Amino acid sequence: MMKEALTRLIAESLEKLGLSDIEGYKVEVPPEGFGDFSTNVAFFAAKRMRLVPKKAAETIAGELVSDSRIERVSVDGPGFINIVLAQEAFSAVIANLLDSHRFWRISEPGSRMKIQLEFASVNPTGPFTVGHGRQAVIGDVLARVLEARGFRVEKEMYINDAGRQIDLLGESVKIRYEQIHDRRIELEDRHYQGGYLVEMAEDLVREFGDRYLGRDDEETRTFFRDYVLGRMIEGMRASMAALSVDFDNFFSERSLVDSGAVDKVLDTLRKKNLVEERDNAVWFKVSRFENESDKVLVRSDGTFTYFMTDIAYHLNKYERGFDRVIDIWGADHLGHIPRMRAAMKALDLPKDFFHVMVHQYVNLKKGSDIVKMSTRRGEFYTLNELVDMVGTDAARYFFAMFDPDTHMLFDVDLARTRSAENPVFYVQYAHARISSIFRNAEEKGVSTKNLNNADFFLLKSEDERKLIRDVASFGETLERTSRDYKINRITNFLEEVANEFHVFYNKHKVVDVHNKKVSAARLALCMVVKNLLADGLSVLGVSAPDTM
RNA sequence: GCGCCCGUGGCUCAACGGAUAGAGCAUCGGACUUCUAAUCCGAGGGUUGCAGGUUCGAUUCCUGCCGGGCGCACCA
Repeated sequence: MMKEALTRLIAESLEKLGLSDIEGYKVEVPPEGFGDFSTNVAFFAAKRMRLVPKKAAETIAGELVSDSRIERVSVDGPGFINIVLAQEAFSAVIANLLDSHRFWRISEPGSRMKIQLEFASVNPTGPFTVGHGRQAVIGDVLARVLEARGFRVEKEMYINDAGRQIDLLGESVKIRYEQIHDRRIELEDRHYQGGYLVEMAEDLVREFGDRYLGRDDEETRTFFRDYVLGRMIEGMRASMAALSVDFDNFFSERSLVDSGAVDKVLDTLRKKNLVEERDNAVWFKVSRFENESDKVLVRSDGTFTYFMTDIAYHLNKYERGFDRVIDIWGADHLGHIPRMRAAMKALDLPKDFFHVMVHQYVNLKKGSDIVKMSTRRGEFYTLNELVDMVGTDAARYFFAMFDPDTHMLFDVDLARTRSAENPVFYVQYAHARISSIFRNAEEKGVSTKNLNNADFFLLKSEDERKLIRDVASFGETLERTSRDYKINRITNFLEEVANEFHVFYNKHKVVDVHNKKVSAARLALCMVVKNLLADGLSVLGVSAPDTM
């Protein structure tokens, strides 16, 4: 919010110099010791002004000094304009932050487009893996970020309940059910082996006894299939809830098949002459749109591929009125992107409608072991086990802490450490510390009320100015995150603010019964930082405790 | 082989084309009769995988190598 005002001032100066069409320059926080803000505008204007950057900078700087909110302007290095803001500017900001601590929210909800986030979509055939946890947190945090920035957001999980694997899942439980009744039937390789299916079978025996024993009719198969599906979805919902992730909607793949939506899309593609029959299967001409080979939509046995139903699914999303969908997929779905893009083009959906965010895998480190998470090898911790070990806050924070593009190493021991090394506690501790300051103030009879009447001109140390400046920039961090989806910006930001607060705390006494004026001003600053930390943590879905 | 992502101190990670590449862990040394020492201060540790190119300026953009992950199914 400070930067916006300054950017406007710079634009005005350019206008006065007849350079209003210069663009592409930046206003940013310079390295330590170069003032509050800095701009590289002179590098862009130099050519037009027929000056070397340094001279151009001096000319522009000359225009800037006339504003009362600017204390000092200097030109350093090859042509950077460095600006020190007047204390007045800081006072205005802190008053503003006290008034509306949710300044980083775009106030009219839904002022931007309507976005759907789809994530944690899986075959409901086994428990969530640690990788799904990363995906769920990325999705959930991104949803909170986008919502804060004025988008209407819906979170959806797609349930792949249509394929053969669900029938097999039902069969597997049926076999377990028979086994409990001492029937000599064994699972085959194609069946699911997981122990959780035995538990379900036991529940079925408890509830239904031998009602389905020895039966193999359509009704029985449907019963087992739907029962398992219900239980699996229930389990997935619980796993997500343990991570504080909830969804606005669960969407069934099967429903697309049953409603005829899939047939309809296939028909559309057929009419556009974008499919062909080959080897008894139906192929979509991906190669018409992308540099990729054609893909099967309908197998030679007449069943739909995942690709086919996914096309119908995305058309359905469009018909539901979303301006944009963001699918969050693991790196193993990379190959799916070009063909989906091709399908979107084939259906003439808007160019900007379909977004995919790909994230890399998660490896776990426990003790000195690095455990590669691989569903194929079957050697993994489940998401539930991980959350049980480290807790919701640490799990969410750690998953959010890494650039989604990079492979992350989840250090389990670090995450469960309730001490200094753990970045979650570092940030939370700053919040708890501030709460403690307020308790202390009240005990000592230093007023914590009417802080907006305090004299903010007293907050003039470099530590205090830095805190104010950074707190005020949270909106910018969120805005950038809403554009590039790199949610680790939020944890970086919070760690920086927490660090600045700890530095401030160690140097400056807040509550001082002998100097109530300074106390009031510093309490105001503490309040602003506390609100920011609480809000920032809430964007991550992590708690902000008052005591630790 | 082709495509996408990633290579940054011993380890895990940051860095909007900008100034002296930053944190944390680990190592070493300091700071609690004072609002929570779960904190802070300081030291050492780097040719940002390699080689070119574009630019006033490159960890960032481009090209080519090297290394790792993933993908290139009538799997999802």
